[in-house]
Amino acid sequence: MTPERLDIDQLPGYALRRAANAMIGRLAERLSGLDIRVSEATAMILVNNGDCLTASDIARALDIRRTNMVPMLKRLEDRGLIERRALDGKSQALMLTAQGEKVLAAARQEIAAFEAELIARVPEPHREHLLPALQALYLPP
Amino acid sequence: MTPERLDIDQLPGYALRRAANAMIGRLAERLSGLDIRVSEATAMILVNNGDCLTASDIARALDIRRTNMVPMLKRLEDRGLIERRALDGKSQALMLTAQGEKVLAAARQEIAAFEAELIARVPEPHREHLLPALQALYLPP
DNA sequence: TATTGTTATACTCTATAACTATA
DNA sequence: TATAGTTATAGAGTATAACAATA
Repeated sequence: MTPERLDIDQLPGYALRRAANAMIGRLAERLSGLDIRVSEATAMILVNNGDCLTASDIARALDIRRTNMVPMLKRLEDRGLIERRALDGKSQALMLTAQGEKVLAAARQEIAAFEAELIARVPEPHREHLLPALQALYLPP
Repeated sequence: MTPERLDIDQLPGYALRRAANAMIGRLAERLSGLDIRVSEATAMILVNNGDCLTASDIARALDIRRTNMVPMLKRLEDRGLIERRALDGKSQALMLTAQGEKVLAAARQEIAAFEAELIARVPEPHREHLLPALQALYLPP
């Protein structure tokens, strides 16, 4: 039971948590002017990208439980940013409304600025390695 | 308002969020057997490292509000993992109890295994760049 | 029998506001 | 007057369990 000193700032896992908290907080600030959350912006991007995507599809793509989509999509729908169209008696396709596309366009600007700021913070020699390293941590091998 | 397709998996910010969620979830699983949370393990490491650290010191080191330390330290104290010693009428030094050191030793094993697993997931050419890249995202420049 | 959508609930981490007591 | 500890509360992003309806 030696009182080993563990320097947490040298642990990639700790740095990952701190970096994510710090950066996502900054993105949240940027999006707060549009009154949308980071998770909502992400979902809107996917809805905009895909054709006939359902709530379950989005949940699978984001690797979160589909139960969490319910309040999130309800809020987006209540605000007139998304619409649903029945695909059959069970599934509903999600689509952005005109207003939703407008908000997403603005969100995209903020996201672009955010991503630029993020990359700018990373010193040159490490820059190109960040994305593939992070992808390896969450994408299936 | 071109319906530009934004591939979120190519955004470092998105990858950062996904990677952190995925990996921290795995660490939480590892620590759940010890019935301690990730944030608690982090705090215990700092308490163990430093001498006469107060709750406010820990909060500053982790860059979180000191209000959040209250329920967390209370839980650790109730479980007999930490003790407090008055430094003056205002500040309290935090220390691990013998039981706390035992739990921390076990937590350290899990953390070491977790960090090894994390690094192992990152392909060789990117590996050494991950930590410095992440540090640049949360440490002051 | 697997999947979709849903309700209700809870957990983790972090934040804000406001207060007391001490340095 | 700045700091330490505290209380109470809220927000964001998850999770689990259980259910009805449909494919």
